[in-house]
Amino acid sequence: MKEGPDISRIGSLIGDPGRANMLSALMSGKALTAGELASEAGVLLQTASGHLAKMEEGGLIRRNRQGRHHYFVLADEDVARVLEALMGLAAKRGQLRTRTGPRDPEMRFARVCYNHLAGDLGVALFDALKRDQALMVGVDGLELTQTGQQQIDALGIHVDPKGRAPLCRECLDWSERRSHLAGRLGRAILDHLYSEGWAERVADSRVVSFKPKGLGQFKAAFGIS
Amino acid sequence: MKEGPDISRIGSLIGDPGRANMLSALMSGKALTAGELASEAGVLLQTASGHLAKMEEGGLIRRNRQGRHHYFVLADEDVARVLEALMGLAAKRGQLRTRTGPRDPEMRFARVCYNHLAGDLGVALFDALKRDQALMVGVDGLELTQTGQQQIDALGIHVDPKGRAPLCRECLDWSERRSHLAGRLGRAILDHLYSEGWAERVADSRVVSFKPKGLGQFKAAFGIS
DNA sequence: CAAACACTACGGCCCGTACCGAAGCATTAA
DNA sequence: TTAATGCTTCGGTACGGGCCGTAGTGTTTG
Repeated sequence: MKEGPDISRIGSLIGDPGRANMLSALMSGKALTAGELASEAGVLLQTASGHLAKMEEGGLIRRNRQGRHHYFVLADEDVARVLEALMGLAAKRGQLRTRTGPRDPEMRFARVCYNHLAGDLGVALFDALKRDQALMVGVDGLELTQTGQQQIDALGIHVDPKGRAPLCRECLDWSERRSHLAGRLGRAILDHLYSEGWAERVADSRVVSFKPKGLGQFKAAFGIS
Repeated sequence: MKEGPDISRIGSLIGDPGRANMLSALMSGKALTAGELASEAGVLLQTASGHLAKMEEGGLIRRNRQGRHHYFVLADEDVARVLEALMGLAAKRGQLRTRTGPRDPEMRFARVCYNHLAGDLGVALFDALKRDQALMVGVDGLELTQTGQQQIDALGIHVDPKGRAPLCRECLDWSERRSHLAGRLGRAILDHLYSEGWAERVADSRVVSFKPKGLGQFKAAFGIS
């Protein structure tokens, strides 16, 4: 038969543990160098270089040369969503790492998913926006309502009204197994968390660390209980 | 580092071309025997048997023994959604099969996605339901409104109001790159197409073949232009 | 009962590829 | 210019896994 697109190429790219670790690290949304990704994968630089070339060729990641450093990022949000969905399957199948990460609970509470907020708080944010009718389903997918626009304006969150990427998008959260908010709005809200000082990134991790006061302010801003 | 679930196991399962072909075939929602899947993958039965054991072990497929036949199906809808999402990535990356399938246009027009309708018509159906406010976003995801319930009641579509699987769910369509309807409601509507004789399955394919009259009736029923 | 059928299990071959050592480029620092 | 850094490329090794031939198990048919 052989109908439809060929998924085996992408599958085999993700199928190597080293490359999978690199991709997981890139889910932090940060641009990482080949060296950093090599240590992430637990291989020497030469080996990592080969992996990265393959993933670039396969369209999973993009490369930015800056001086003698090569910075890598995920190619686009579509890749991030597929990875998050795969993590959902893997988690459900109980294929957690034998040595579960030390920051696992923090990851589940709040983490970065490419460029937006995920985890318990990410899902709670999404639920609150839907509850307040800030988001509604239009023909072209999820749309920001006038109410929602007013809400984020009031908070001082600025999101470019135009742009090629979708404004709102759902992304299935692997730890909660429910959707959180992605798209340009999702990115803008995460940026806001940082710029307001409510939260900050944890080095070498996808974890988003909320400050006690910041967590309260965040919850109050969006009406999260 | 090594945070989060291990996606490499699932990736490597999908990464083999033979196994990927088997999974694509299972996206038709039909239960296929080991022999059928072997010819699908282009390998001998012994080889296919090994692949199937691995995919069963990995939780991607389930097995039903009936007499001397072993029937295989995708493990659940989550697997189907990940596969469809992967196809979306692969199609976008231009990694279509070198020898594009003979029924490619028909696949893009109307096909089965595990147990619901996908392709051009699938997306149009989803859009029409949203336009008519038959579906709306609730806190727990997509919900069937009272209007929507009346609409499908009037059409004689029966969907079990309770059930563990979600009633409505979005599924990203690989050919249209937009969502279509999945979940128990999506399944019920596809079943309705068959039972009303509006369309029928094409053997050995995911293609849904509409009869001329049936296509008109389907479009009229849901207000698709 | 034997024969045909559908599939699984085992063993050996072989190709693909991950891995690392060594060497080569490019960029930055001294 | 020389040295150090970050990365790529090449070459060779080794291991894993896909593949098929053969054999074995369970089921249906005659």
